[in-house]
Amino acid sequence: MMEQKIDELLKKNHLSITGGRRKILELFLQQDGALSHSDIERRAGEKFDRVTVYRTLQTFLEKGLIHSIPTSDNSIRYALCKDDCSGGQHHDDHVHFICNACGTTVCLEGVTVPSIALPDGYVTEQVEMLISGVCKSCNH
Amino acid sequence: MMEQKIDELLKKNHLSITGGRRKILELFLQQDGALSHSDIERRAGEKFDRVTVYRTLQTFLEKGLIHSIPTSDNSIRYALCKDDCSGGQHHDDHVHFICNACGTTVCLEGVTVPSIALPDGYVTEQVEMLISGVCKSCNH
DNA sequence: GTAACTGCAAAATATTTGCATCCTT
DNA sequence: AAGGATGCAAATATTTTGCAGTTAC
Repeated sequence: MMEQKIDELLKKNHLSITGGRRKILELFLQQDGALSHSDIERRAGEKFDRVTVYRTLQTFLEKGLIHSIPTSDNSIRYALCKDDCSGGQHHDDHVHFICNACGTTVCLEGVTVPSIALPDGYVTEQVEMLISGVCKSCNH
Repeated sequence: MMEQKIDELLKKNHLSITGGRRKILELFLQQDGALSHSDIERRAGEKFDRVTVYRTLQTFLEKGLIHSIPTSDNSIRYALCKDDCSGGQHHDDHVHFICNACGTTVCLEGVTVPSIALPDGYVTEQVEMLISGVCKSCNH
């Protein structure tokens, strides 16, 4: 079932189905949060090359399969796009949350970014909102 | 006059006054926007070492003289804190703006981040808001 | 005078590129 | 069969660390 979903996703984005891409997509699907490059390398075991991870993430980004979440600690995380934001254009106005306790990054799909009034002359094209704090699991 | 402001800032943050720190602070004061590590290296001429820039930025961050602004393109920018957020704790809830045309990053001091309702169990500690689009100067 | 800052060298990491080979369609 | 994806080697770029010399207070 997971297999099928993976292949379907790849096909839908006009990508050929290969072992590496399957594996990386699987990692994203297996969990709710976002993954950094090193997360992926670590979790994938010694399966494949660093370089393949770079190239695969780049491809996924371009195709709009994943989006990147900038964090203040210099480590970019990537997360699956829920809706289709194909072609590299993302209009996903959802909020990202980073837990200061466990480090997990998730997309809060339900929470939408409020619209903001900018000073005269400024035009908004994209809004990125990043909240850090304590997540559900760590807040017992 | 700039000189005095610089030294004052350093003193206020319990930092000794050195040439490198003066120069880097000057760069920040000379302009409104945010600077990346490479911006600083480039603008400082061949004056001082890469390593000094790393260490100075780190120190400024810790003292709360500057804060970091994560961007989606993996390049962290730094900007002066207007109010005192000493000790590394920043509660500056202002919005950052990146111009897609000229690349300039500025802090929109006047625009405050709206409070957001998170799902049950989540606790907000800090909010980072990053808007990209077209800035005042590029939008003629 | 002492503690802290700087510059240099070098180590450790991270990212990119070229190319030959293998795999997908 | 053809184009694209992968792995390896190596070139680049980035960041960190150690240490000796210098500077600020």
